[in-house]
Amino acid sequence: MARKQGSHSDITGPKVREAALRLIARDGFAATSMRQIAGEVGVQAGALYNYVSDKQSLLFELMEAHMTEVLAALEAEAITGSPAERLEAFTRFHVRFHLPRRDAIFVNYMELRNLTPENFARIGAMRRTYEAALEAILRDGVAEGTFRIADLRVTTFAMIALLTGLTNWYDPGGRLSVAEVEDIYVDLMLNAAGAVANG
Amino acid sequence: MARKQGSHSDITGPKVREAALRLIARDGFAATSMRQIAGEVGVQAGALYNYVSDKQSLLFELMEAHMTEVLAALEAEAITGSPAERLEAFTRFHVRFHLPRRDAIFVNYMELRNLTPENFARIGAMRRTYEAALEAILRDGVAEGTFRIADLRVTTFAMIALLTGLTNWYDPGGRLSVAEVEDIYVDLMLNAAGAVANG
DNA sequence: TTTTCAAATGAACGGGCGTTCAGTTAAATG
DNA sequence: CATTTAACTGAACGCCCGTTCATTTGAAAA
Repeated sequence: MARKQGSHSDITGPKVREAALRLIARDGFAATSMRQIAGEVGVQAGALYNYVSDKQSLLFELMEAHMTEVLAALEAEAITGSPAERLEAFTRFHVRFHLPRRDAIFVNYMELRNLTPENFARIGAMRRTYEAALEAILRDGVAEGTFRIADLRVTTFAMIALLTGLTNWYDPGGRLSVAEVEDIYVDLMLNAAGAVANG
Repeated sequence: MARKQGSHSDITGPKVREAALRLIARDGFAATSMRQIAGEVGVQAGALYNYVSDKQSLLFELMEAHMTEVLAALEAEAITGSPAERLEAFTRFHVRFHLPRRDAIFVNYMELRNLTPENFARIGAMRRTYEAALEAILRDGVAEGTFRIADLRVTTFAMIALLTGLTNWYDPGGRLSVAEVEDIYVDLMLNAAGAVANG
């Protein structure tokens, strides 16, 4: 049977991507089958290919969509001010943006190795853009004398790891609100940057 | 054919585990087949079952062996002194121990979700022991007034993420020696702990 | 009412999976 | 030299995989 009630293509398409993101985040890309995704949507596996060209493209599109969203949101934030203010704003943005997107973060961090080399390069470039935004803030702070940093490049990587680790432990129903986590991470980031006279 | 030259069981066994660790680190547990591991060792798939009861146990044993080694090495370090000295020693230990074990770190970090619930719980308990060692140092530093930390629990998690992220970017043949990375990370960790009067 | 066609079915394709096991090989043993 | 046996082979088991496609369905268009 088909078209049980009204046209479905603009409903099923997004549902496929939502189900795929959830299942891949939970079980991993290699362990998630097209039949499982289809089952979650309430459809046979063959029907997925009306919305997706193949499994690899599905993964890439999920990751690319997330990165595009992050970069657009970061740009829209239009972060300005002193390096310390910018580091605070960047940290708050990161926490606020990522906390409600645990599945997407998880997939983007864990499934890089399941991308083809070409797709890997494209996602990698987008990630580097995000890291460069943080690195620029740190560089300005060092130049200005506000930050004391042993190695700019390593500190950038370490801070990204610190920020991203957030989604590994945060429990939405737990002890801390998003605002509290924001405050704690701002403190951590300013400290890690060796910010002078914060307290 | 079998037993081409001398007894093999004490050679093939470790080779199976080495190959499994390398392949799982590179491609992921779900994407690594027993036939691939066997091929790497130079043996048919069936022969693996002389050394491993099943694929899940193989993963668990790899992860457990790593955690046992880490915890034993940490204990052997017998870290003492002031909180700041202990944090430095812990950081140096972590960097020195983990840098030459990228595959094991990767597997322990990425493949948790492929463990059965019981195995997951056992590895989780070992990880918590390691985190508790760091948390104790931070707690003592806060009590003593040496560290300024917004939230003990969150800071511990963030620091573990910061430390673990190390293996994502470090290139053994790259710009920095292990000793240099140690120094940079000590600086980062003391800063992140809000250590008073370091620099 | 009849026609159209987007959307989905369900069977089939070749292939790889983890695991088992009867049989083979050759080093070690007596 | 004859025997034993640890180590391994190679075929087979049932099962699930990603993907394709002729066919069916039923809401919308004519």
